[in-house]
Amino acid sequence: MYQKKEIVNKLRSSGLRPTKQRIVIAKNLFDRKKTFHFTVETLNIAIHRKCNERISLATIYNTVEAFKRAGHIREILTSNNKNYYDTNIKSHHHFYDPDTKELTDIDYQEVVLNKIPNPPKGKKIKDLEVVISLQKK
Amino acid sequence: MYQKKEIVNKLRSSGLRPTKQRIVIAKNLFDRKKTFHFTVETLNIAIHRKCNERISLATIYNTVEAFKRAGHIREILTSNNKNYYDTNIKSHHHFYDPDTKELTDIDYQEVVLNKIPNPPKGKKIKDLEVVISLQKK
DNA sequence: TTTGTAGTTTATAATTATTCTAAACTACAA
DNA sequence: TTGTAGTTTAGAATAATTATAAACTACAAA
Repeated sequence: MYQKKEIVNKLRSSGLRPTKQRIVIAKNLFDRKKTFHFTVETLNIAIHRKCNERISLATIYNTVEAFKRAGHIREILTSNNKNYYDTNIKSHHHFYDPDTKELTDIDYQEVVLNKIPNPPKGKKIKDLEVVISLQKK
Repeated sequence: MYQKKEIVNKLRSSGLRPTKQRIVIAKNLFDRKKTFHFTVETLNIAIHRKCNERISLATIYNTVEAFKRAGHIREILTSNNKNYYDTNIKSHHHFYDPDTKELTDIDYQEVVLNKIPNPPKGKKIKDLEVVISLQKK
């Protein structure tokens, strides 16, 4: 269970003022048993369900972007044309079901790579993600 | 070099009438030395550069969708919020440069996987894609 | 404390990508 | 030829996101 203090520290440590709105959003994102795969829309709905004070959509967009830049959440690769985020920032992989457009985490140890290519000149590898697309048997 | 005949056959074999527009689009997509990573926007620009007769944007959207369903092109996973396609339909992987939003093909043999998880019940693996995100050294 | 200010929130407008609509057009089978 | 289902098209509609600019607020310094 996340204390308010921890959230405030998390925000402060990444140079973000701990405003009322950011604290509500952070609590919603990080105070969960399982990691959360979300879009701005689903996050917005989750917030509205839990608390009665309304947070502007623009703020949710701003905050999600700020959290992303701070490394508190990460953007997920999809073939949707909306931004998809994940509160699990550890390197990990996903199953993707194109029928339901649902993502499921795959633990990092579940995938073992034996060989990966060298990055192009001047670049280094930031992250490696495996997406396993599914279909009905 | 693709002959018009081949393109007509390709279209016919997937139940698509070989219209003037589809032939122009197919030529643009498939008559290339390297595989083509594109969005509807970049395809539209490429078509306008090459030929003087204008094809409606709606037709390009329709055709890209039809080609995708027919398996002539595939959709690429990105963190952009626009649809990204690839004329390389063989299973393969990508480098992704978030700075330039550019994708580069990685040959399938360049990545070797030792262990992959079992798919969830009732599902089988349709495809496995590795995306290696890059950053400046 | 108060106060100045940079950072933040907000409603709303603007933009961008995509899909829908319905009328005109066309490939092609009969 | 001709009927019709399939296709194209311009433009409207929708959806997701970003920009704008005014009001608000956290907080450092006086």
